[in-house]
Amino acid sequence: MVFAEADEEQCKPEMPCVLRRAPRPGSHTEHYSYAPPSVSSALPLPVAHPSLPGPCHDLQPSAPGVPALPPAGHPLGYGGAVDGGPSGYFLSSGNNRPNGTPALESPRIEITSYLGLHHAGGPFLHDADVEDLLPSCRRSPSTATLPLPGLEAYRDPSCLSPASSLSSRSCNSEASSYESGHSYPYASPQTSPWQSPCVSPKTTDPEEAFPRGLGACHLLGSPRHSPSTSPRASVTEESWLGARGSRPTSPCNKRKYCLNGSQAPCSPRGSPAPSPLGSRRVSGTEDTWLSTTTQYTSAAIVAAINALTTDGSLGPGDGVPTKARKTAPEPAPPVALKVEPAGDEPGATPPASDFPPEDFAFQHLRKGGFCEQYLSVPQAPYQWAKPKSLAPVSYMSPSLPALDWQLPSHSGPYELQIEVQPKSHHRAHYETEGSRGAVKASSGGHPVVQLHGYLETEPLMLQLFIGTADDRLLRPHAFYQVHRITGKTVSTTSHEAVLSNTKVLEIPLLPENNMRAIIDCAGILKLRNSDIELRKGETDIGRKNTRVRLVFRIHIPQPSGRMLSLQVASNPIECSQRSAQELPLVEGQSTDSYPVVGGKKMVLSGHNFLQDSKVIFVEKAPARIFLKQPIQYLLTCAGSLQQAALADPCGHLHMWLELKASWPASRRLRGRESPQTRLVFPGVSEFGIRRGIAALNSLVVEIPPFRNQRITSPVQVSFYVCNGKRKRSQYQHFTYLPANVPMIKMEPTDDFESSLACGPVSQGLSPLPRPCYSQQLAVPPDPVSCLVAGFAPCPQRSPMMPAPPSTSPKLQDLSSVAYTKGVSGPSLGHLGLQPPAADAPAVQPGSAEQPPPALLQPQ
DNA sequence: AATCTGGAAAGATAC
DNA sequence: CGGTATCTTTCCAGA
Repeated sequence: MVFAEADEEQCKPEMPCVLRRAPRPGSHTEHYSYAPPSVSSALPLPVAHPSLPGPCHDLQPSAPGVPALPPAGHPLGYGGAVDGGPSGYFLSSGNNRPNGTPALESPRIEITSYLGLHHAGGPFLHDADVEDLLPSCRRSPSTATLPLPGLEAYRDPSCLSPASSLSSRSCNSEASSYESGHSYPYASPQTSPWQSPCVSPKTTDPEEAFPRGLGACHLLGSPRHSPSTSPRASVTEESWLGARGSRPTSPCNKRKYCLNGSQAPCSPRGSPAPSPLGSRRVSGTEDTWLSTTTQYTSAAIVAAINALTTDGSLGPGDGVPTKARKTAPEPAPPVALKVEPAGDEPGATPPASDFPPEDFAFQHLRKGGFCEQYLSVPQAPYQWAKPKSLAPVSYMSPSLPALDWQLPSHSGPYELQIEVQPKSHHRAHYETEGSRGAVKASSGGHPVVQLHGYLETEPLMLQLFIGTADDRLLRPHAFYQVHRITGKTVSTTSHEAVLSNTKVLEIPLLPENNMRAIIDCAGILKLRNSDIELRKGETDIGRKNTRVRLVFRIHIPQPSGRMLSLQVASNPIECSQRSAQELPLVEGQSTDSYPVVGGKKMVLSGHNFLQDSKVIFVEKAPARIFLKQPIQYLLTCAGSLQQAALADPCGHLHMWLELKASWPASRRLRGRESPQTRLVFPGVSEFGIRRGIAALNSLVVEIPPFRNQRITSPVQVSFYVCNGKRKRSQYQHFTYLPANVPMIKMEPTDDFESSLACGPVSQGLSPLPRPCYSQQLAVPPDPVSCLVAGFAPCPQRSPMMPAPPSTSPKLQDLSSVAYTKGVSGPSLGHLGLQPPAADAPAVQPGSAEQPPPALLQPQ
């Protein structure tokens, strides 16, 4: 049996002193981080709460007994937002964003009882309230700190990254559940002016009059509307800091690493600081699947990862080295930071009235985290095209589900469906390039989306954003953004908005069109990895993270006043130039399960299959985790943050630890230099390698017999197509059935089973009747239960791992839950033995079908 | 002239 | 640490 080695990527002490190029003018950062130099210069200071290293907004704790405080004037909220109580809903969402822990005096390990972190309340607490609660929620009483004397260089306190290193989840991620529950401009210290009003909120958008069915969304997560269609289209962008060279000819524009964290002399902006993101996390790509999720073969581990990954909220200073958060090198352009009263947007207006325009802007900024996530860059006076005329939809709920929430594609009579899938390849364009056009369909046309079951006459707004396509839960892709395409060839009206850091294309769905839309207005923009990785809280890495999915959402007003949200994701789309040409891509498989005896021919459909393509079947190894080195040592190897599972001598998982430490700049090590410090995670073993017979866009392979012919329950395995050393497709799932089981097409009866069959790998397989990745969540039996209010905000969290990864250190005994239960069998999916994909398994069945009372409190 | 596209050079990063 | 393979990002040119 061949065990995959521990994820080198994760254990690799990655560039603690990475010099990341500061966002350049013209770069995407222009679109996301805007702060007039005057203000930005002060960015590094979360002065508002010196005592609170971590940003309050990142921690939305609300004591269990403390009623969440809906924003004043907050209209009936979305879901439990306005339920007022500390519903589990918010509890699970708001808290999961751990946040900063006090500044680290030195590298250390903090061990905190997970449970202890669980009390944090809902996201609706005013920051002040949060502060009051901080003592108990920010840091669990059970927190233990283990100083590491030997280490000298420490992260900037503000850079403490609670982000888990095991997931690519973007901590602050765009429209994360956390933020979503937090997207109200509360007057809080957090909103202090240090967050520059660099952004002109929605109001600057000429398209204000555009249908506001989604207006709420705009306000909520979106500090402002996105700039014009093309990032580079805006003249202002180029003009801010002077037009940048078309090419980063100078090293200044390239990422440079140094051993001591000293600033690259050439860096125009400066200061490199040890990267708090040093801990490299891998975004699920074909090469990383094993090294990430799969390695943690224990349900508990995965669950823990899920729990931890969604969090990662960071403080204002988190993620981006303080020094890196520098003022724009040049004077702020005379950009009119026009900020109009939020009230301009009826219904969608948060209690902004309490703030002067500037504050409102601040609020949005901070909510969106724009200024926080990049080096400050002056805000450009983006302007929207003239608003289209379309009756605004009736709902104005200010609280729509965050983009990283997993939602069902259908509920009750409604079903959001992708009638025509996009092509599996679409070369995304960089900001430095011109648009590469809209995503097309394989047939040559464009993707088509339709909402079935909607009989009202009110138009609805379809949201589209670029989501991830890895084996984890669907979430906005940090490195890709949807790009609005306009022009004569575009027939579909669209509008661009920004929810947190995620651009969202809003496309009206009209009853007269049968609630059907041709998506010919959506291109894909690639953001520079270096820029995104620099973003505060971002823990994903962009390298080889080039697959995305188009994610469509629709919010249907219900008679009850609540909003029913549905979501569907497309098949994965490979966005890189090279990959699109060379990497094998599996889009579908003729069989998804077969008896252990194997022997049957399975036809894979896809691209780039070669005559010598091999299909390799792998099985996840038993969940055993070992720490190969003492924690302290692990820390030194871990970089800024690591997580580790502790196992007893028998390999049984006992608890999860989230380890935080700064990586001594002077001790930067290469991953290879300290192999002994890696965690050893028996990962997967290959049990079947078959050479396929390539045909046109298809590959025929014989299903190898399973190593264990006596299984009594279905066993899910994975396989991938390999064209060479580093040319592998993403993992696909396959289920072996007990030999005596009659071979009947295993049609998942529910999402749970579906998850077993399709697995978390939401990558592209889908000749199956129902693509797993399209099913983001178990479908509730009735619309009511599907109301977002009824969903746990963080479906990633397994029922057994409800505790949000709040404040940094975490320690939760999982031995009694996930691990013991999640050994094998159908329950694995729920227990997280499977990679947490944007699929049912990660969703709490209970929350979907039998939501806790607290989750469905009427508004 | 502007927009798409495909190709590939140059540089960065991984192995 | 150095060489090579890959991957990313930018540039070029033709449709």
